[in-house]
Amino acid sequence: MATHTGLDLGPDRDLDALPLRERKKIQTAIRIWRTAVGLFAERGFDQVSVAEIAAAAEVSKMTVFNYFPTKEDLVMSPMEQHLDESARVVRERTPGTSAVVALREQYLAALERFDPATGLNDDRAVVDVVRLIHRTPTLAMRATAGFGAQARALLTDELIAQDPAHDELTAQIAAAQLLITRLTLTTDNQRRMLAGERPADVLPGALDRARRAFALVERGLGDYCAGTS
Amino acid sequence: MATHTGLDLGPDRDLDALPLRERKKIQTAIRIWRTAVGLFAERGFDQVSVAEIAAAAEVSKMTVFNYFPTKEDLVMSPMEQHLDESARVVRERTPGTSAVVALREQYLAALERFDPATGLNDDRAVVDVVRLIHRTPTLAMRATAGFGAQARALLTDELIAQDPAHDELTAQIAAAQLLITRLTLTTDNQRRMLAGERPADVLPGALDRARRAFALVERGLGDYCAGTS
DNA sequence: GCCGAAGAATTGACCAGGTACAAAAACACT
DNA sequence: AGTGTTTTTGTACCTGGTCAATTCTTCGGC
Repeated sequence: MATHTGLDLGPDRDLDALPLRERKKIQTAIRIWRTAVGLFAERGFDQVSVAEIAAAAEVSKMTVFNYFPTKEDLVMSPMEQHLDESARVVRERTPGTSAVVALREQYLAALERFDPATGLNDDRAVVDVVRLIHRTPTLAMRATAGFGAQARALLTDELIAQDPAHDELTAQIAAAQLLITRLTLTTDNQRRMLAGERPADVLPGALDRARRAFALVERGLGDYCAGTS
Repeated sequence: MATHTGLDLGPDRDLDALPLRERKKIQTAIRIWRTAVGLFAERGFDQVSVAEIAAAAEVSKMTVFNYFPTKEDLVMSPMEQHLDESARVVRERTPGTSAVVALREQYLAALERFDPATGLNDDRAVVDVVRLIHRTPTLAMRATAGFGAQARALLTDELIAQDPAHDELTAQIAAAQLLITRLTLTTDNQRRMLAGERPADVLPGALDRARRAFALVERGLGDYCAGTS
């Protein structure tokens, strides 16, 4: 169904155009996912057992684990489709553009189209999932960590490949700084959505904040917080 | 016992100077911890059950959970005593010093005394724990995430308190960049220890890398990876 | 058009981490 | 010694996650 949440259970397809088996598979996957998120949003992540989800989706517990390796994946897997995006942006940037500029421009563009990956989106399903993640410690942890681990590795590799002159540690730090900046901006936007603000109203400020944040990465913190400002 | 691993089960105390009850408590806590880490180092985190640890430490399973809330805490809790360190460094820095400089100097000093928190330490117990964390996905995740979450919050609050002129988002990004830089440096040092290098040999390079890394935060990435270098 | 085989989806039985609770043991204080 | 408090323990149980077997769908041969 490829909703705005980023739920891509397999690439986008016309459901009617493929073998019965595949269709059923996708249907049950979606049914399970919807059921789970619905129950979670209603009563909290820890207050809903997998058995309960299975029952509500009219499936056995095992089947749930077949489609989603862990309970957390029921919430997180849609968001983790985009882990390689930053690496791709750097790889495919127009030559002569710095990594910072490439990622900044891409993020600004994503903001302007209200991409859920920027946090600047108030679709019901998206906000439900975001709220869930913020409310559940283990999910919050996974959101930041799974991110940190994999995305950083990808971007680091990309930076090394692009610019073998610099050493690996520099690439790691650059990747980490860029990604954590992006994450911080996104989290900030998500917080505003949870507070009930409207994306269109937030957009100008979000663009401004993003520009300043990337500038911070580009030019450094300087003597930030030196007390002499 | 307050070993180099950072295991502070309660503040440092002379064991003989306090009531029998407390002494026993500390002794069993240490016994459980040692047993667990020994078994983990030998056979891997997932291959050892807590029931087994309990048996080997001559204690009931319940008691293990009494001292360490979760299985992960058996490995991680000693390292998480120092989460507020960065915030403290910023709070107690000499006036007029920027946050970057304060944290850099503190990190350099920690390196020179081979503080395990810098990764530059090859004590048997320390390396065992580090290897364990690197080998076990869930532990690695918790190491980076628990870090990211709590330490960042603390440092952010500190930066805001110190410099109310700047907005909160800037403080968040600054905190995140500083901490992730520190973490990246530490991870790099840990990798070298795991590869068998000696702390004394690594120290000069580690100091240099740390200086360059913090310079990167201070002055920014600039047009890093622009291809025109 | 029917049947059997291959292979997937699904399942029920099982293991390990973690919690709740009450009983028992060990300690401290008088 | 005796009593009250804290720690430890045993038991029972719940939940997330894994494994071998069972059932069902699809496809090729007759």
